[in-house]
Amino acid sequence: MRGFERSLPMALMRARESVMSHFRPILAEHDLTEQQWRVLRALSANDQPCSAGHIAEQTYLLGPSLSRMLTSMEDRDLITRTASSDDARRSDIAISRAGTRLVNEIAPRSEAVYQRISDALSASELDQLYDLLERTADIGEAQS
Amino acid sequence: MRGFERSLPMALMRARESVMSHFRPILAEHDLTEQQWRVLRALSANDQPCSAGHIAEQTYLLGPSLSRMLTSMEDRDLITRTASSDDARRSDIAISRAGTRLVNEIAPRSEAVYQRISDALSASELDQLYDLLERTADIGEAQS
DNA sequence: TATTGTTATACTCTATAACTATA
DNA sequence: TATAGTTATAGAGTATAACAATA
Repeated sequence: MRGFERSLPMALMRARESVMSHFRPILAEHDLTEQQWRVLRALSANDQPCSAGHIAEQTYLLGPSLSRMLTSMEDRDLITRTASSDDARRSDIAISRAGTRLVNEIAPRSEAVYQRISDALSASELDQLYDLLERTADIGEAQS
Repeated sequence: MRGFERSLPMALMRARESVMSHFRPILAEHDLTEQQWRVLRALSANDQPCSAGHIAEQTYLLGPSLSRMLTSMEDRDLITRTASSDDARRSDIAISRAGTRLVNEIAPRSEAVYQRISDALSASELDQLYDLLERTADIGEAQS
């Protein structure tokens, strides 16, 4: 079998761990888990409020996990949930003003981490990395 | 702030999730968690028995998590633990014959997943991906 | 009858601290 | 006194199934 260094999931994990190890302390300062941050980022990227299902897809969280997280994030006033007008099963979820403030507070520290990455990888290499990662993510999308 | 598509941790996660989504069912068939598989892979890559600390480093698992996992994997006869001769605090951990058999059973299915990746990425692109991932993993290694 | 989201439940892993044995 | 590993404990996320409300 391929060596451990030639395991793509491990290589992806190592890279992610390395980046996140610089970022996790920042999140911890603000009492955010990685997963909560993913939700906040997803919501702040969307200009439109969206459904729980949509967030689950974007963030790779399961429905039940997300459901509990949304409750606690609503309690912390980081997000808002309002009944959807056209489908009463859904609720429109959006980032709150406080949530946006938190994202803006963290953003510059995040950029500092990206600065470190930019020291190691040129702009075109970073582009290339994103491209290769996207194409890896698309494997098996056509079939099944 | 950068869009969600331009988040490197998310791009890494998407790629990893995509690969693992093809692989997780195979592990589930053999009652292995992702983390247990990481330990098995690490041990099967090492020809020498090694310490728990070394495995923890290689697999990105915390000591306490690994400790419990090793106990259950020893109960399942997937690994062996023998007292180290030169340092009584350590134990030498190695993959068992049954563990090796399990790895060999899973290996061809793993290769099938790599075949899919090879359909999407050329050999040189895959090399390039590994290189970029490794350089990303090395950020901040020099300082601190 | 299918879908959206929540609740229930069991299990695994994370994370930190405290502890034991050894160096 | 420091290190390797285990145990203790609390908490968060994963995963599946069951359920409610709505479509």
